Amino acid sequence: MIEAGSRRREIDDVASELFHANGYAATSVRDIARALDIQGASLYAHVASKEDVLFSIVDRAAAAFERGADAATGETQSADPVERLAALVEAHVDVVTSDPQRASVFRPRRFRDVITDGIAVGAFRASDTNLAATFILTALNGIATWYRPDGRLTADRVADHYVDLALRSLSEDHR
Amino acid sequence: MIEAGSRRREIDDVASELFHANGYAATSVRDIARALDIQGASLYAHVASKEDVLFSIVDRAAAAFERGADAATGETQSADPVERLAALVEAHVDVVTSDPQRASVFRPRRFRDVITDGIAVGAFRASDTNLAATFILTALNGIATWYRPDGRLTADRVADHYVDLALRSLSEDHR
DNA sequence: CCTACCGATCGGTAGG
DNA sequence: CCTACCGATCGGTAGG
Repeated sequence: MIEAGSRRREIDDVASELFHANGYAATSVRDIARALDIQGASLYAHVASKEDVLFSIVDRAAAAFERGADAATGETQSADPVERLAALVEAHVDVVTSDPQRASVFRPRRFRDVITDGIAVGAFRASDTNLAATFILTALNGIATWYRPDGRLTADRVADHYVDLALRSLSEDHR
Repeated sequence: MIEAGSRRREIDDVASELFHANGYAATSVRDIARALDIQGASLYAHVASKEDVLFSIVDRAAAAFERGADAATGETQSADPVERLAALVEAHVDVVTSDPQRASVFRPRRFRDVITDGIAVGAFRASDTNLAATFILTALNGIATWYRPDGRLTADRVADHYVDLALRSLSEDHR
């Protein structure tokens, strides 16, 4: 067997792009097939259903995010909250820009934990930890709505700026 | 004539809710009609097309936002950028929480202008004005995805916290 | 606002 | 992976 399952990956990749660009409902099975230069019905040789494709994509995105967050927090395990939050933001931007899926794939707990830790050691200030985490996360997830790989900013540049903005939104003072 | 055009408003209201909840493509003309207890085809006595309904909704949301922003900037016309941005954030939270439409209805220019002014007078700092405006705006638009009128936070409280977070994300220093 | 209907397209199956 | 097809549903029209 040569590259077992690689066709299935291609289907997921293509479908992910189309779902993101046009939405799940507005993307037909035939749209996906056309992008792969096969007939619509031929897709069913590889997938059970259209929903099956969506689940597979979401699973993959969630796993990628978890890996990114694990790596980010692992790399800077005992570092201060400032660096940990920066790592989390970078990981999130990376996932969102490289696999621009539904923004609903976010894990608020990690952000909340870092912010809580940062407040405890006096590195951050926030009058509502949950809201602060949500503020930052929705801004990050919003990247998926406007980011274009061929745009004026690279994902790395976006990450740099967003790390800065996020950190300052939690800074001690704004005067 | 009694309440001329009120049926059309009902259609817009119902469609707005359905589009927001399920997306435009996933909402059928018959879904809209069912919510009004009429036949699908009967909708066409009031509207020209499904797209026509969408345009009408977006127009209305945009107008509401413009009014909110105008009122906000008008109230504090000659004030410093800090207060103007605060007013803009408050207006945006108000619109987003009271008319939770598509988040795509945003006017980045106003935010960009205020940030530019703030930088000019030394009230704000941002290494990329456009990105800073986007960061704040996407966080604001994200409110529509989680805000519930019966939730733990009132729209006013959300506005207060978001004003604070936004201002600090543009603050002079984060150390 | 209704009934009755149109052509097009949908997700999916049969059989090869 | 193909051709050929299915029932269901889509947005929209005709005529009242």
